[in-house]
Amino acid sequence: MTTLKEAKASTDQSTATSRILVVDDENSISELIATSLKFVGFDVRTAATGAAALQIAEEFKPHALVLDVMLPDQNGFEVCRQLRSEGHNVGVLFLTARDTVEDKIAGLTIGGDDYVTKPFSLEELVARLRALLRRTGAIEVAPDEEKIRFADLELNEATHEVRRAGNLIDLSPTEFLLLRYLMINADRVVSKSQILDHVWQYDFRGDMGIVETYVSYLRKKIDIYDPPLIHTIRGVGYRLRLPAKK
Amino acid sequence: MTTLKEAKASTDQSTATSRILVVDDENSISELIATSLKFVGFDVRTAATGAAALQIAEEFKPHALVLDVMLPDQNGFEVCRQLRSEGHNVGVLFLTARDTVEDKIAGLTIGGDDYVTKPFSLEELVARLRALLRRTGAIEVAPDEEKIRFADLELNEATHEVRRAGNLIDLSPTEFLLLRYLMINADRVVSKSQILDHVWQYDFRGDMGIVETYVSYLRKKIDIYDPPLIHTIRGVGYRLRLPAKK
DNA sequence: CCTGAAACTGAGAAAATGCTGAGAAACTAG
DNA sequence: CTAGTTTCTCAGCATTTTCTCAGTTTCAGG
Repeated sequence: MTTLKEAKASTDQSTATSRILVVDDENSISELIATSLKFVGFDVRTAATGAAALQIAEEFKPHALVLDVMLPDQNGFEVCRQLRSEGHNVGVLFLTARDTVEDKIAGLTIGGDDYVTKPFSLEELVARLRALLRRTGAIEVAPDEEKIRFADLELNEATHEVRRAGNLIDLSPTEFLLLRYLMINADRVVSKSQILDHVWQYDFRGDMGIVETYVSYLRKKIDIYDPPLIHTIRGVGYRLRLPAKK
Repeated sequence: MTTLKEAKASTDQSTATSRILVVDDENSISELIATSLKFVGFDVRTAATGAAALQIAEEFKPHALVLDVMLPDQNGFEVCRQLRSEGHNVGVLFLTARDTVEDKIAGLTIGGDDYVTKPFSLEELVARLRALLRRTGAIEVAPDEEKIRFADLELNEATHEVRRAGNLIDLSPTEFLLLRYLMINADRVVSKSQILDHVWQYDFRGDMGIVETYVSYLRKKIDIYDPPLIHTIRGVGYRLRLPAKK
């Protein structure tokens, strides 16, 4: 059984060395992404145009790109093509507007590349990026590490299965993302606004009551078993932990 | 970007590292194919002209070629002929435009060669290429690897036969490819866009509703038997699996 | 033990997602 | 050319999921 410390260490370690280049002309977006990726341990640079991206890639040698398909000077595919023809073997995570979809996107995920439609949630972006790095061999991941564990909780990213004490638990997509976020931050306190920022799409304009609602849903599904794992830290946030040790 | 790790990650087990030379003057096409083949574990080089192809083949010694029949400097058959006359014993997978006369190709393809018409689906291309390598003896394939199995489902690549619990099931070409893709990724969740990218032709511009329709067709043919194997993970994708344990 | 703020939760409206049948369009084999 | 497949679009229906809201409970500080 993987302990909490191990789980945390593994997720942190696996990303520690990867260099990511974020390319988006909207400054607020690239900042948002960059900050978030830095926080989880990536080495990040940003660029606002395709030309700049190519230039930076030259010396930065990123392991992966987060690349908006719509850039001021040229489109993302073109940037990607040029990079590859220059011998940069990088995986690319494309960002696309929801209405741009289906039109040009088909055929993107073939090479191990992937795409995320705006607006996305940071949790989703990071999860996809990790999966991409794993596929492209940029980071070492043992096969069974597709599972995140905490106590008798087990979350499998490949099969999307969640089990507690071996019992299969059925979660909606948002519940799944929320639990995943809590598990990644196991034993740490996460505030409701942190949760909102990571689990919900970045343009969500509701209040934090939704987080309480979903925590409630989650508890009814995973904390009907003993001991309860999701704990409220009043006035601060939530924390996934085993019963107090001392 | 080309490592064994990828091959493992892609869940395609049977791919030994064969060298493939892709020859097409349209850069986007050769990129697409190259990326895709690298992803499933091949060692790939590209060339844009017949002359370049001959030159690269000299030192690269490919096990097989993916060769557009229409090249700027000379036609694909000519390239093929020259290669062979120089003693290169390689299988060739020709790429042809849809309007090209089939008889002509059939006549010109010798031995274990094969052809695929543009636009093709990547699943199809890879499957054909594997079959070709197998025939020309470039890779070792245990006889039982011609069949993919999952539970009481059996899919034979060579004969295109599909059986469930021994019963022969008649599938249309697209249904076959879809089932094959699901079986290759057995037990993992595959999203509708992943399916679209791999099973449908690369220029398909419709929406993902088509995937739902074909999943529905497949279910009516293979899941009339118990237990059902195709499961929907709402908001995520599909997954081929045996009944959940508990 | 009181009290106000914070958190919990059930109910239900609104939105999204997925399934399927019907039928049009494209293709294939005689 | 015709008949039968196969592919693809679409729209109605059934669920599931998301989100809001308000009444209730919990909690910490006085």
